[in-house]
Amino acid sequence: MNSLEATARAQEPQSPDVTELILQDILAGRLPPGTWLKQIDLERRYNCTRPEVRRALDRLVQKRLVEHVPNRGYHVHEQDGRRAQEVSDIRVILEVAVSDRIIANASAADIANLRVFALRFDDLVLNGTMLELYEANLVFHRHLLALAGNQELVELITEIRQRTSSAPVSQWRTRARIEQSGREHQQMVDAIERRDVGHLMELTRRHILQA
Amino acid sequence: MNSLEATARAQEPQSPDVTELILQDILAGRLPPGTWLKQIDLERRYNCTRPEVRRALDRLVQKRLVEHVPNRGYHVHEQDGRRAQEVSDIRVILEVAVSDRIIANASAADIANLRVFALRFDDLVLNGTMLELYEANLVFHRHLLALAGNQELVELITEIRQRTSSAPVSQWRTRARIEQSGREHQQMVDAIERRDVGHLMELTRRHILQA
DNA sequence: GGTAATCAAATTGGCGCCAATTTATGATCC
DNA sequence: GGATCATAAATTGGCGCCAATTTGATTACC
Repeated sequence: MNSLEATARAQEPQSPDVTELILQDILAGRLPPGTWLKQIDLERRYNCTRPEVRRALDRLVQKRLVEHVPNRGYHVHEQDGRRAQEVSDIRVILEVAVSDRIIANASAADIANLRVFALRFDDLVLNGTMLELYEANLVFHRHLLALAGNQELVELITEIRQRTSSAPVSQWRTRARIEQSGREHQQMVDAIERRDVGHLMELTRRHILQA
Repeated sequence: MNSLEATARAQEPQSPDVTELILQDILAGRLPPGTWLKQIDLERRYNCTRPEVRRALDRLVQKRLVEHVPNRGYHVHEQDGRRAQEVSDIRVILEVAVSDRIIANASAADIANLRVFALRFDDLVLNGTMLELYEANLVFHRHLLALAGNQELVELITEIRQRTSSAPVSQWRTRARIEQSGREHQQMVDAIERRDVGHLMELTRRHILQA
């Protein structure tokens, strides 16, 4: 009956940040869209106090990951197809637009770094959890974007990615698709090394839209 | 000594939302960058309770408008030149990129609407406060962007605009610059009516960068 | 037997108190 | 006379209690 209790983990001595913990669980799919987040359950699950839970819930509402119904409670935001589409749309515009800057700024060391992150993703396809994979993917894209020389852009895209993908696990449906993503990462780094702006733009566009 | 007490307003019977009130005061320049936001002062100023103040402060920290120093307090975020530059940069990329969609979707009624909002801005240049002007400008740009058919994009740009401009008043330094902005609004609507994508893109770019 | 109203259990959410930390003040010592 | 240390005031921030609202169940009624 109570899905929260069922997934309860071993009590950790000190909680780093409750907001982050709940966020991780939503992203990992352990708290599926629609789940009601009762304060008492969260209190016990993360071994924290009532005000901490409330602050975390309020922050997640601000992030649009959780919905609040007055006097009813908080529940994980339902996946919105339109919104996901629109966010992808925004990502394509931004990331394609800065392709030339990425290529202009990328040093040999930067390219080597990107290869490391791309390889790490490929490695986790075989030996890793979905959440690890998701985060490795995020790291690769963050470092790629950082080369554009606009820190705000990196933060912004990181934010809107979380905003929609309530259960990022469901994004990559098949293993074939995941492996394809890994190959595309490699191809993007290749394009950067060849200083081929046009190809990087096209790769980026396809990579985001089919994710 | 206490700038908050000095600006204290008449007590309103019921506070709609404290977060919004503080936000307005920061945007209006009544709480300049660097100001320390003591909880007791805010409590009295907005005639609300301690937890309400704390929730509002936490939300404003999430919005990056207020900075939090543990065990020291909260203060209005200092204007960051680099960040403002980066946000303008992002705006240019996005708004220029959707110029074609705006023109494709704009009906005669939409164009008439935009003219109304542009005229309202011009009117407030003469008979209006800085805050009213700021909001009229926001309304024009929101409706313009809405024509691109991407609701998330509208919300996103509204968010990042607030995020940087701690004191939007200081954005338009001279009256000449404000009047120029008004003329540019008109020119943008003209370009839409003429279905001149290239011109709208160039106007948009210049309008944002010199703001 | 089904439906509606009433009552009890549970949950949300507002509010204030008190401890911990920091800052300002004043006294003492060099 | 200036600097340093100790003390007191002020501010932050954690925590729990209790009222208001809602949900679910039991009972009475049609």
